[in-house]
Amino acid sequence: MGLRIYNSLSRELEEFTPLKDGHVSIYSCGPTVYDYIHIGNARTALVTDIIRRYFEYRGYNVKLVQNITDVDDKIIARANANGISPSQLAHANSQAYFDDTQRLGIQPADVHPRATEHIPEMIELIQTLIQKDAAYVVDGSVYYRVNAFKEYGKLSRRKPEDLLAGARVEVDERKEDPRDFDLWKAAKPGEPYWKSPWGNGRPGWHIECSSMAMKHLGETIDIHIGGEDLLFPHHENEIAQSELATGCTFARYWVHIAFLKIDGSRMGKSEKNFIFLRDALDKHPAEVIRHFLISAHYRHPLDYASDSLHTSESAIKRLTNCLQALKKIAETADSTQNQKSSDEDKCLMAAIQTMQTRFAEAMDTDFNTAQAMGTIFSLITQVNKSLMDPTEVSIKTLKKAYNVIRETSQILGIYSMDEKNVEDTFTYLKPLLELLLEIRQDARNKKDWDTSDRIRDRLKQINIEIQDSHDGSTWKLL
RNA sequence: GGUGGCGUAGCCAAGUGGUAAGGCCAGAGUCUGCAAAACUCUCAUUCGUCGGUUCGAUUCCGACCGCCACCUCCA
Repeated sequence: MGLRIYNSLSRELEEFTPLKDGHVSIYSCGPTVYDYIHIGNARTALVTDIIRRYFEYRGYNVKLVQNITDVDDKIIARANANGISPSQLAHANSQAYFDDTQRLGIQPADVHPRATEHIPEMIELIQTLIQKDAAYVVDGSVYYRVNAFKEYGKLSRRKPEDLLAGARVEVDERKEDPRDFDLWKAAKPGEPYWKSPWGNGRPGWHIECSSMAMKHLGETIDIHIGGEDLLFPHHENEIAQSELATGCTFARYWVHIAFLKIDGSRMGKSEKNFIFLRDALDKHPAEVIRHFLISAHYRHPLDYASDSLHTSESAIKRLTNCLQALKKIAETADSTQNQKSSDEDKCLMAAIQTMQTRFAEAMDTDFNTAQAMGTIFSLITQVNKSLMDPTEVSIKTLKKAYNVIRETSQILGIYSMDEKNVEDTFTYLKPLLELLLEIRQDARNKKDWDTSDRIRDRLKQINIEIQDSHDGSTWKLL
């Protein structure tokens, strides 16, 4: 059974077959950089990251493109409020975006195109649409003529009459049809603008994704990812623009990520109920936040509660403890020695194999991270049981368990001990050593030299040196 | 008004036409001089309500109740 993806276009789970054998092209709708991202935004970025990692794990050559929207109404408004230029604001926040996402363990995309660096491509695409009679100019603005695209609504399954019945469609007299949308917006005084055949102005929101996706990935891309709120109108409009211009399918699989909720409702910037990712990262390790964000399937809403991250923290601790125990054995023991063929050993080996199969099945079924994590934790229980009496299992089997758990955890990004830097280790070590020194001081006070020396000697073996002086003991790493 | 989704133990959350993964919490235990930590075990005859289809439904169908989202910028 191959990899299956739920395609929002067909509303069905579909077998994934790439356009080009062994390659996957992915376009992900990135942030509008008028502020820091919150953990709800991070969910989409994280799911994208895991989808990419899993494709790579399965041997695909992945090209991921994620745009940065660096000019729009909100950026202009925020920049004005802060007394800086829109480009300064966009620059600072896009840098913050990279900082925050990398702290969460998200690898940068292969290309991060910016809207303001693709104005010529957008103008060209708009001109094509005008030539095809799919767009019209009014007072320096250009609108897309929705009626020109027969399949309009195929993604969101909205009928024209449904849209018009909705009370929230604002009627712009200049539009031929209320559903028509901006391709190019004529500049208002004081706004940033670019020169165009229709006068000074700036691009509409949807056109940037069409232009940049096609420029960097070609006229047809494999997978287009975004938050579920983008399905309409953003993605519907992208399809309309792109497919009418090229005559090709724009994206073959549409992946939409459900919202992160907080206290039962959507976490959103306009709702002002968000938590910045960077604030969460200041309080919790990246693996903990990742664990929480992928503890539900990406198409289901996930509710953030005050102790959600504490729950994840405990779970991650369980994972880490098991891996550390295994690592110790894997690194110190000689696997050629202990050759067991006990029932215990066979049982553990079977559990490892079962887990590998189930993990792959879970991820192959529309990237079911919640189920995939379940398989990891099931194996952990098995391993811990074996570890209670390690003489009954072979080192080889334990090493296998270590490698399998580590590898799968790293696909999900919930284990990164290998990447921890010295400073992190130092932070863990410090209180531990202080405690040791305290105990040792007690022993010394009782003239328990046996204990005192043992502590000093053993620490020396792991390259930690204790030095005694009149006013207490100190330690240092050698 | 239109469209889509959800309702599974104290909490979070997978999943399936054949009788419920996993995590957290809690209880019991192992270990320990005592704690802590760690580990082990236990923890839903039941999947919003009521009907229907079926040998059998939590899973399919219908109705109802409750919640959420999109239709306006939002991941």
